Amino acid sequence: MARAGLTPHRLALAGADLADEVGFEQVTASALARRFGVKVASLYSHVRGTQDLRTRIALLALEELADLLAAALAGRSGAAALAAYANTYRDYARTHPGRWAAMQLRLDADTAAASAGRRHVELTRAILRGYDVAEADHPAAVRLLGSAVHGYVELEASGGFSHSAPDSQETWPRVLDALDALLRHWPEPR
Amino acid sequence: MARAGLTPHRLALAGADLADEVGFEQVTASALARRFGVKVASLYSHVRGTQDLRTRIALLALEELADLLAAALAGRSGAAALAAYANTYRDYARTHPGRWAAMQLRLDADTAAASAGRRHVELTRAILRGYDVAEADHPAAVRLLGSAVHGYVELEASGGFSHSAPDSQETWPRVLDALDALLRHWPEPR
DNA sequence: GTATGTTTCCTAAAAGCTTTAGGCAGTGTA
DNA sequence: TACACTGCCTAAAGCTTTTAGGAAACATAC
Repeated sequence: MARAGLTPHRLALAGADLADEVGFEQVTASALARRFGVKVASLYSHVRGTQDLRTRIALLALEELADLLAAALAGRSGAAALAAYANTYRDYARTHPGRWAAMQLRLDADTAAASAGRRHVELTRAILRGYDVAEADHPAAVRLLGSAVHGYVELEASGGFSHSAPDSQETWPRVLDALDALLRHWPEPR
Repeated sequence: MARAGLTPHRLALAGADLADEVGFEQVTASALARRFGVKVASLYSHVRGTQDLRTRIALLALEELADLLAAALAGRSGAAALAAYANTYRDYARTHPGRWAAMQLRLDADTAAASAGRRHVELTRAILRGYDVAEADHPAAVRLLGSAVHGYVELEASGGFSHSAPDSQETWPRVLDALDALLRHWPEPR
């Protein structure tokens, strides 16, 4: 019996692809074993279980998106950087719905700390370099920016915008404009 | 054998409570049947299955939150309305983690259209009445506002802010300030 | 090239969840 | 009281998860 060449990483990768095809909810140890032409129990040598598998997919997606964001931000600043960041984020969610859903998984504290989460924060912070926001306000600005982009993409993905005019596509540039304006005129603390 | 008095609504309600206690992922037909002291198959007279049950919990949560938001917005405008809205949103997610998780469920188009989603849009739009945002920009402003608040609460819930200083509690008021400032000085279209 | 040890995948099995089908007992109505 | 109806039941098939232990493939040392 020839070996299938399973590794935790390959399982996560195949799981991510499976998620994009059939939905993150459908990613199970069984489904993945089927895809590899392997018995379910075999996966348990590489992965602790379905939960572990899903977590690995989430971490993989976080890394992938961080890589894309880093590439998008390179050589850009100000509104261009903001747009590149936000569009990359949104495109990733649209082209990889399963991976995006995986990213919404609640990670426990240790796992989250070991994730690419910090890179995401750093990348978001990099946008602020093109604006005149006081250092002390960076945390709040980073979180607002991250929240707004993440929230828009998430609401769009879960169908929140799909049943009211105008199309989500139309409001997106205006939202980016508004965020740009907010960063250009960041308010003084009250 | 005395009847347990099951109805779709009571199942959704109990399911929501169960979700808050043990997590939305753990809400299954079996678990709910146990809670009612009833055999699993009995639920199938009232609910089409586990998926249907989860959907009903999500719809219930959307209604509940809409009610709370409506109450919070009553008699307030401007920054006070914005703060009341956002704090209600955030408090709901913190006190009802299972219901909040349920709300993140991807609803199919028809279900979403029949949900309290429209009420949420209307309530968000009500905040704009206290600001001078052009009618044409309301959709974008509503979506930005909704995205930012939703995104912040979601990232907070999924642990995105928990491993970097400062505490999420501290940046929240600054984020609200910034959103208030943005609405007060909403940018002209470029 | 053979012996040894380790890894990889296997079979087997227990346990739980989901869902359908059909039956009997409470409950309300003529 | 007879009736139908509803609500919960038992039974059963099929799937997923997970653990335990075995056998074949692979790597390494002699």
